[in-house]
Amino acid sequence: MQSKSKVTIHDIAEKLNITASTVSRALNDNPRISDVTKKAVLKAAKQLNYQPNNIAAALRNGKSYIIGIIVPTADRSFFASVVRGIEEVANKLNYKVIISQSYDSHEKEIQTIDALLSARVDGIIASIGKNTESFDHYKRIEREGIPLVLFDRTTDLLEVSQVMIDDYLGAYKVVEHLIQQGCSRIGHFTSPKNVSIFRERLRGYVDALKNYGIPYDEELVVKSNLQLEDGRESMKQLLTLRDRPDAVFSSSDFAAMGAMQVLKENKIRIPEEVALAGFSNDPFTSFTDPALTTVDQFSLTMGKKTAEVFFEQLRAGKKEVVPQKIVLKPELIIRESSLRKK
Amino acid sequence: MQSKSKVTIHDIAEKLNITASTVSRALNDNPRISDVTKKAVLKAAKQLNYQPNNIAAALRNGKSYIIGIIVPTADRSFFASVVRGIEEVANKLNYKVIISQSYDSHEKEIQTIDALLSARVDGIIASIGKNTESFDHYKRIEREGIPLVLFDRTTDLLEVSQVMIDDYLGAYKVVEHLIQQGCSRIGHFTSPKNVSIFRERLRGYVDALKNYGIPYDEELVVKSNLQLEDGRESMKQLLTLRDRPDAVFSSSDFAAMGAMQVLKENKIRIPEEVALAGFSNDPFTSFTDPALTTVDQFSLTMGKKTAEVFFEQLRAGKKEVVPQKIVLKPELIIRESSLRKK
DNA sequence: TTATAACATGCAATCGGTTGCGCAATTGAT
DNA sequence: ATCAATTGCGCAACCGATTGCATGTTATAA
Repeated sequence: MQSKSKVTIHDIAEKLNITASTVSRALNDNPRISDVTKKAVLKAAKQLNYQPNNIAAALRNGKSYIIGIIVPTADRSFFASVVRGIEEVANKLNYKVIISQSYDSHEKEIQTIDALLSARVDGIIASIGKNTESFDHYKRIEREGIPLVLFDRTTDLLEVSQVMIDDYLGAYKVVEHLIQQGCSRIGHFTSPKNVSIFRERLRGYVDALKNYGIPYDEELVVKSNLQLEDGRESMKQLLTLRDRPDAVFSSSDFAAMGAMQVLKENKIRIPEEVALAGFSNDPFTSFTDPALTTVDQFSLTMGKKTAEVFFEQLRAGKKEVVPQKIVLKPELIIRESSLRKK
Repeated sequence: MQSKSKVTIHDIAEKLNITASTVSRALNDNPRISDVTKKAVLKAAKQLNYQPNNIAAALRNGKSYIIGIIVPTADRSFFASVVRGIEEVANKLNYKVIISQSYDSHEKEIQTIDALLSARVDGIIASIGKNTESFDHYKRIEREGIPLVLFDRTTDLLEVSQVMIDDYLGAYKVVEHLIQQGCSRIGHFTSPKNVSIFRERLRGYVDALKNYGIPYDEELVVKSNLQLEDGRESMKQLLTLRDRPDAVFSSSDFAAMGAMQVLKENKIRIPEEVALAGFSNDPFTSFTDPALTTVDQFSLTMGKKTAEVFFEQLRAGKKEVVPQKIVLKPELIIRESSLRKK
């Protein structure tokens, strides 16, 4: 078989005794080409098993029909879902998606942006890493004149569109719920990093306490990296307090799970003695015993919405697009870990 | 700022009064260029904020430095981890990765392959969808002369390299373990689809029973799509048997979880009355109560290994590469759900 | 019948790097 | 001092598709 790849429009042209220009126009359904010719071209293309070379087209057009996605890590349920949502929308529009992971490293984030720009992606969708404090590398994206849309972990230091959930509201609802369940000494796990989502959740926690006349106690707020092990440590720390908490709201489901383990190991009943709530509605939360109260972030929807905003902006092109800020409403998922009154 | 993107090697050449050829060679560290010139070029490149256009290079070289990955779905923990592993290796080699989802649809799988080929990826790594029965679309990849490597859900109907775990062995170990725990009437959840991994696990189940002199009972093998809800239904079905099972080995962690829920709802003690085991070591399995016994598939390792095999093949190029079949050893993770003897 | 419009296709440049070949200049050996 | 070897760089074609402009042909109008 001579089909060693590489059948080009020139081969089709030669076969039909016409020029590559005509073939190109025929394949693109250009009205200036007769139907007869078009049909002949299509037929020849099938016969020769022609495969368009998007790279050549991309070079000529300056569009690659590929968009880049940057996430801290691709195997975390939340990000995986968002990516899936983006991909669904992108595919429908005939765009492909390149996924890169920043591993929450500032350095890697810069490299990744470099790589994507060199790959000539038509735009970038990103969620900022935990350790990113300056945003010059993101500004390079704007300078290249291609759209940038941020989701979830965003920043107001960049004038770009953002899609996120209302972390403040989500946290507020959780704490309000815990209070309504009769809890009055509520612990909180948060991150030491200056990341907006954790700041907002902390703010929601503080405001909810305030609005219900519950004093804020710094002792009850524990900072960590919010992984499972961190949650275990944080919980142990809270248990050493003379005045123990009767509830814990963790900014992460994993840390909440760690807390649950420690509580169970200490034979402390959940939710009777300590009510528990996480954040993110990671799939595992419904499988724990007791099932974990948490906040759903509608990750798939966020992905789709982000993609929509992105493509809207892509279509708009140069015309100064006004950055939009889309804030999705989170949903409190009440499960057994916090349900005292049945 | 005139940096409206598009600084090319020609701009650098002009600035230095040399030609684009020299700039190109300098940037690629070609030995035929003097160090003086190289330094000047690098300096000018920084100054002008030059961003190489990989698309142009890709067109000329016939390599895009992008590889395509096809997975049924990107947000399942297992696939997300494999992808992560592949990406780590790829990035180290300066390759980018395009992720496409087939959603287990034969049709979508074909479209996806089309799209990737058009994007001129340098090769494809894939896991076959559940509903794929013919493989002509995969053969097109070989015909294009680019490498194809399959992982996990593979087939012997294609002469390509494959990386998988020993599903047979994993299943055998699980069942052997259950038997050693004193179980003798062991149910099994499997898929009706003709997918190798499920076939192999079933085979392991059957052989283990046989080797330990336990009769095979068709009634105990339930076929379903293996999702959570399916697991619930399957468990309910098994509970209607006059002679109930004293253990269940599910080919999926999710279905095992469904079974666990039903058992708990029926106040049937795990593992005392019914021992339970899943397959995949999905992150949630360590969070259930009791924690679920399962089989680890080393997804990250599988991803890395797959990428290694892939790049090995990519480097080999045309030279008839002999397809390798790499079978990783799975690990039985024994947890409370099956541990009767403590 | 002739001028004009409408139509179908060809020509050639272009996108931005890459590379085989060639030429000039410098170096070294005899 | 002479010739070959080495070094450093330019020329121009090329990768494959796209597109403004030109050309040739046929149909319509005057």
